[in-house]
Amino acid sequence: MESRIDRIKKQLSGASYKLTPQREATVRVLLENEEDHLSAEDVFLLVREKSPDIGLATVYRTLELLNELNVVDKIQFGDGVSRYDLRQEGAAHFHHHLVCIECGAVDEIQEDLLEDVEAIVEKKWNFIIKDHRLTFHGICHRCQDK
Amino acid sequence: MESRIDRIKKQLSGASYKLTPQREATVRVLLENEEDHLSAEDVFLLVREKSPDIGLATVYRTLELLNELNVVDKIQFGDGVSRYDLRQEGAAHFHHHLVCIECGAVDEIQEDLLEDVEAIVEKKWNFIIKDHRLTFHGICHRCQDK
DNA sequence: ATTTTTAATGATAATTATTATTAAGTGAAT
DNA sequence: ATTCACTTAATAATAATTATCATTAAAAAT
Ligand SMILES: [Mn+2]
Ligand SMILES: [Mn+2]
Ligand SMILES: [Zn+2]
Ligand SMILES: [Zn+2]
Repeated sequence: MESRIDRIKKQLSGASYKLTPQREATVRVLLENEEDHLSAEDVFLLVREKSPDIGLATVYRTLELLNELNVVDKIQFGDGVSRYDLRQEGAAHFHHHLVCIECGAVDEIQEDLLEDVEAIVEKKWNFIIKDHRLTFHGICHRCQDK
Repeated sequence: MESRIDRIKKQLSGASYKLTPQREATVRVLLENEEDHLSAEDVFLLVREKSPDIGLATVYRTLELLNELNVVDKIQFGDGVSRYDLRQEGAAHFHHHLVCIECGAVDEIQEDLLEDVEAIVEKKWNFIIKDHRLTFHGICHRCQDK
């Protein structure tokens, strides 16, 4: 955890940004809720528990900054808010998601699975792929059991 | 074109909705701009050229309705607005997109390409896939030539 | 044909997410 | 100590979407 923060600090300073207390608090919330898909408002409320004086706009700015540095990925599942997802360290591409249309749960797929598809797309459409977003909509294993 | 509208009309009446003049005007705009990815505002401005009295809320309601009936798919590319995309007739799944990070162009991939990936996901994650969203971000062929 | 009911619309207000502005604070470098 | 770039909190502004509601059009019942 601490080492993870250290590495993010290095990423920031490498781009000549500082890990301010507010930014650190935001990163900690993201790390402590890595399995979730928090909106800016969610992050704000959680950060505020430990750092009551932080402003919402600061959280937005921090998330924006972390997104630029590829520390977090920003994603929209279609419910009107952007959500922020820590990228696995060293991952070249964003991971995939399973969105349940019954219960709304969002599960993750860390495997890439797209190598073959991307090879075809790069060749046939002459498109240089830098990243991707893949979401499956359907029925999660929990809702199938019901 | 007319037959396409007829079939959409049948889909509407099958769900006991009517193809009102406003709805028809909206559908026509979508058909005439099938290759684009229009926002609600875009659609509104185009519909208004022919039907000057239509209200913005009606366009939103119509797009929402068409989305429910799977006539259009709603997608967010991350620029803050929802865009509406006609689904190919008979297509089981939404098609894919290539978003250029240089020029912003959005190209389409109508081939599915995901059969194998989906078979793995359904089995390994025990998830019943109903639909998907796949977007590649990268450099389009036009920007590579520059 | 007339009345009654229902569905759909347009105008506009309200809400919500996000971004921009401003004035003040901070801390390293001179 | 002073300067300077960066960062912050508070607040205002903007933009997309949704909700409300009076009005109209269409359908159903009489
Ligand atoms: Mn995730
Ligand atoms: Mn498309
Ligand atoms: Zn579920
Ligand atoms: Zn391009």
